[in-house]
Amino acid sequence: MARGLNKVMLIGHLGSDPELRVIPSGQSVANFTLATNESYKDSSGNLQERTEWHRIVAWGRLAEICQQYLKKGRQVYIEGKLQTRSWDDTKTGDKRYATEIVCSDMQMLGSAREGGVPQGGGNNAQYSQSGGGYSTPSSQPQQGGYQGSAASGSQAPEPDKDDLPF
Amino acid sequence: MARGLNKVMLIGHLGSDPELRVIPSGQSVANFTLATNESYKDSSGNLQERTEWHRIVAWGRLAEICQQYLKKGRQVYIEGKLQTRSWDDTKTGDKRYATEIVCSDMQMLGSAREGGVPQGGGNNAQYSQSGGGYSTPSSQPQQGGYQGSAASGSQAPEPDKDDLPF
Amino acid sequence: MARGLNKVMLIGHLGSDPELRVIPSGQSVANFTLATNESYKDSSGNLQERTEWHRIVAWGRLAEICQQYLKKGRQVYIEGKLQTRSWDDTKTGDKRYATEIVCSDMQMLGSAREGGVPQGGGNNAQYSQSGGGYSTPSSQPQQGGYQGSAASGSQAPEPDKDDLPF
Amino acid sequence: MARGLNKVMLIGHLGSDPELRVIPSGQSVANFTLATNESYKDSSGNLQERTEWHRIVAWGRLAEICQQYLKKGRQVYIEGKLQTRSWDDTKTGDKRYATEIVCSDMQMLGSAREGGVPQGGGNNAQYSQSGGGYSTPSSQPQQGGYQGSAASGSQAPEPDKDDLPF
DNA sequence: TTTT
DNA sequence: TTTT
Repeated sequence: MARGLNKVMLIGHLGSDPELRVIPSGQSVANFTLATNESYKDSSGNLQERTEWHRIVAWGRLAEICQQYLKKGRQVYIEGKLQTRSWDDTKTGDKRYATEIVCSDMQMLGSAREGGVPQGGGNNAQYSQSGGGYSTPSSQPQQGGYQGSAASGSQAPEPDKDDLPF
Repeated sequence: MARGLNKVMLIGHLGSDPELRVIPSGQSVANFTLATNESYKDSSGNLQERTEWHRIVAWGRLAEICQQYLKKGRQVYIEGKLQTRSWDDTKTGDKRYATEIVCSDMQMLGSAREGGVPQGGGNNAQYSQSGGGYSTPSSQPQQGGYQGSAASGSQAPEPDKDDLPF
Repeated sequence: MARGLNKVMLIGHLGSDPELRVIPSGQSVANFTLATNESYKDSSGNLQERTEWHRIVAWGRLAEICQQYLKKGRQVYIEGKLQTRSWDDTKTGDKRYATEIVCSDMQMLGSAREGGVPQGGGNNAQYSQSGGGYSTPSSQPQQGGYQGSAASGSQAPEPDKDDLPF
Repeated sequence: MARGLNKVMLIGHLGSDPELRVIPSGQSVANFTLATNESYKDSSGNLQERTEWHRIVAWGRLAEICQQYLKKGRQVYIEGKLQTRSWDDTKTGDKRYATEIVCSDMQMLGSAREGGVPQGGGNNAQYSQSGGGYSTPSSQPQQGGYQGSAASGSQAPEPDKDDLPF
């Protein structure tokens, strides 16, 4: 009883704006995809890059923060746990599975000038599901400026529909 | 380019003995499942337990060590990265996905008296895919087997379709 | 503002029984040392072992659990953050520093048969400072003690000067 | 034997430019400090910020990369292990200790426009001590531009001599 | 000062 | 399918 570690830590870029839903119980849920890039040398010694796509889900207050502050292209640190949901495929009767990272901590990386800027807001949010909660500095006035400039930086992965495992 | 973090850390118990295969290229692959347990209080305040199952895959020398030293029930620490494979479901034409943890570090936890002791061997192995590699104390002779066969390709080959999730 | 990651994850064995103190504010504090072992090959190819000692500090309810369940020799997983305290060395006037891991999560590894079993109690505790908190299976009665006293301040108070490093 | 986990993961800003030395054996060593920020609410409910300073040491190729690409103020992800060195204080005869993070993986966060830009080079380096090694994209010409502009971003902590535990 |  |  009561033992086990199930931890995931990711640094990557959002492949999509977070989608926020409110489920019947009143709970907020946000979903988005995150790309982590890895480079390696292939057998010929050439530098290759592989992108791995992750499906992130956040709940409650953290869901709302993700929806408010994160945008496609933004670089973030995500901490959470693995969870595999299953359901019956009505077409085939097979059991099907989807693995997600249930987010418990999120941090925006880079500065406000970077990709994925929220409309009209400051950024640089940090949130941990447990404990301190979230806060934006109130004594630091928003300098405005980059509303609508949500340019996906060059680092931001451009998710291709056919490449996305979701 | 060249940035990103994709890390998974698990402590749990093996749900099955590792299965070792050698793929046509000569690479060894081991697969096993790992259960991580989490307890929480439900809305009525009753203690509940949830088990999450993870699909672990190890390559090369590490695969062989897993197969030799790990047994169903054994408690281990696993470090690795998330990887989602996809294939076309021939029955439906749908794209299907399976997420695995590609293991890069493994440590046996607890002592030799604990579950999952290999027949006739010592245990308490530790291995890291990168760098130092694996070693058994020299006073503890190997029971023979795969010395010298530890071919470790630079990149994981394509796992075949029979490797359905769970 | 409000960004940063400061995380430590250790698996090792206690070098000493935890020492529990109650500071004037009423907060419980537990201190113990943890050894993590690493093996490597030296330049001559001989297997060497290096032990690193860590100073762990736990607060509040977690401190009490550590004191109750952990014993010298017990294998544990520790998660926490780095904190360096400083004070003036009265002998020399120099500033001195001690780095500790402030524990936020602890898990006992291995089974009850293993080293460091508390006298007369069950074991296999897991605790996370944030969220769910700690619980023993209800069928396993507590041997009395600190129910209800689990005061857990939001911030760690100032540890006193006698807490010299090691 | 051969068991244990000693892992540190940090996201923070450099408090100083890395200093590179070559030790008599020919090995390169880089040292720098890293600030991780944490915000919390004090007992009065006011938002407080605490900065923790870490002493980072990198060896070999990674040391050279740190020296080349990192500058004061730059945001990075650091992975490594804890190591406490000790020596005898000749003034007092006391044993003294210093804890460092021996870096095994480093990633620059944010974009090239951010603080800590190397003179005349591109950035966005990633390096892991083990395995793949380091590489800069060669097919992506340097766009020049920000040489000498190593402005510490607003996020960059201004290390105060008296605050620095090193 | 731990552990194997 | 694990463990306590």
